[in-house]
Amino acid sequence: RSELGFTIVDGVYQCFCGKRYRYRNTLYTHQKFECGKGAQFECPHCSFKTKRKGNLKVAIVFSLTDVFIAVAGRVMVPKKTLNTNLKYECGKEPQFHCPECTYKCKIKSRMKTHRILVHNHNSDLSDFSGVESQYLRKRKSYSTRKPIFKNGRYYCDCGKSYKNRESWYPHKKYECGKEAQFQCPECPYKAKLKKNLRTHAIHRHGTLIDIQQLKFECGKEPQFKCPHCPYRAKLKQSLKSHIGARHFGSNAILDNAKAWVCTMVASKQMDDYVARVVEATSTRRDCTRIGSSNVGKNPNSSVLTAPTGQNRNPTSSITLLQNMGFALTEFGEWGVEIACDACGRRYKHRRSLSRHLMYECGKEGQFVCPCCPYRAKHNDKLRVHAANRHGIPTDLGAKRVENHTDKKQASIITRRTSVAKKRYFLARTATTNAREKALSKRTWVFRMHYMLQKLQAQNESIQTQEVRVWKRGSVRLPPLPVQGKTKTYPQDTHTRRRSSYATAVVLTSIAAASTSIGNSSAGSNRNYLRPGDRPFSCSCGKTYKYRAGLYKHKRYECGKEPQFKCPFCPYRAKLKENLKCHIPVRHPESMF
DNA sequence: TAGACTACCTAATCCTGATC
DNA sequence: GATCAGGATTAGGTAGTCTA
Repeated sequence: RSELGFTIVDGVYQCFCGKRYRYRNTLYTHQKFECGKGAQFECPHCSFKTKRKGNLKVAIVFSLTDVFIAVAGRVMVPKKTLNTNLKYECGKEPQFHCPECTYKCKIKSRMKTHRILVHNHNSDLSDFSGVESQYLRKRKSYSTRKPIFKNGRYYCDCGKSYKNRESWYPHKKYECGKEAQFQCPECPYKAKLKKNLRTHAIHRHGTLIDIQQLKFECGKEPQFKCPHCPYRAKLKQSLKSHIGARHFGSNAILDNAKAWVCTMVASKQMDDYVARVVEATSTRRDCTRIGSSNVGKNPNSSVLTAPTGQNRNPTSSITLLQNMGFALTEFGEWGVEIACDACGRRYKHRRSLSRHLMYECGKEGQFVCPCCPYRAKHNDKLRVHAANRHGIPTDLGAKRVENHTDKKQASIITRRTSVAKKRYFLARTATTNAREKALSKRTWVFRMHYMLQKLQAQNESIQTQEVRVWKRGSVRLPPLPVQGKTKTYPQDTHTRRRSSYATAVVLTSIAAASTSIGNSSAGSNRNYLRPGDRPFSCSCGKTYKYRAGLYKHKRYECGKEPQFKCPFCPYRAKLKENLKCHIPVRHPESMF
């Protein structure tokens, strides 16, 4: 057994390290490259290592060069270019600092692209190198407080961007520059986000972690306990808000606090309460607040008085009450959920129902876009729409329709909007061109096509007949120009071999070119001139670290409709695993 | 044995509702 | 209105499976 290095248990090959494999050759791979060994495949230009040869980054990124010279099936790269790339990029810290954010990069042209894409900057690129300036430090202090809103996205000062402001908060709070802090109680795994820890616990351990417990793991338990339910608050103000929202129908009075007290609903008895509500359906409730700041405010107005004039039919007060969602909770209290009597939507807070009645229920969107027919029910949605679709500053979009009845105001808005639109379209044109240029310049496919064009333009010295890269099943492959010998490859062989073979043709050519250059990095048996961050690129512009990612993208995602249909609802997923995730969540009954 | 294919796990993002 | 929290979903990375 010691000679073999494995055992066979129940027809499964088991390594002495404990790993089990169904196939002998998988065990062979494990023992040769993985078992007890570190990552053997190392990038020649950076610290990246991997245990799988196929996972090693294969990249050809020549950021500064525009010149490829192809001779006799080999790719020649100007020595100066290669040296420049190695000088500034390989193993070096980024030398170029963006003055408007904390983004750093190694290549000046990348900084230019960054400033065009992120900051809409197309000039004054002279002063962003060198050490961090006073201006940059000042800018940093600003950007740590709020996200930078550009081009319809919220940018963190670390360079990450989010479509919604809400997505920026957890990033800033838990992720940006911080270590993972949510420790799995059953294994060493740590997550930066609580939700990811919960997902991990479900998948790995089959347990459900109470996220609410995690909320208080900073060591402080909520001190203020609600007298009517198990709710606890950290701040007294929060408890007051809670009681006002959840238990407004009860005699909820905080000792020495300025709480809401409804003079008509002082009893907890159901019959009494219903009777009083019946009386109150036709008249505004008489509520007062014990306190100083908001005297006269009616805490129940959104529940009982807001529906008036909205084509509601409060004929049956009890029905109305029930439709509003009033019911005894397990704690014997009223008002846990409040329902809209028109559409039935239920809310836990009066504030939500109030918003619903004011802006949503049975109404068209009151917030109209000044540039297109779009109407939103919430001003923030219009703000996002205006920013995303028209590049209009956020304050221009958030105008309610009635505001436009004022012609003078409307003309001002229109004039400002047209200026903003002009600026936006100019910026977008510049940005789109820059983005396309930047994308096409950095993609591996583009480089290969460019190289092959050069190859075809110099027919007299090209031995290869026809090479197309990365298009499986549509190529006729040339002989592989291995150094010293020529490996012939049968034509019309299985298509799975073709892409890899075409890749091998190019890589071997480039390796030969690297050797011929005589650079310090060359001379060894290397297939890689330079590492690319994400070497596998799709023609749509997406890039991937691993070939498997590109494969999955091309087969299931790129330009294709979702193929995996849920048998229980109209949902369709592009990836099978996403459908597998959808079914237990949305159709748990189907699991039994 | 290399490489294509795929399952699993995890990270990240969008969206909505609740809370501050 | 701003901020927070969580559900649903999408997609990337790693490694197991399988085939030529």
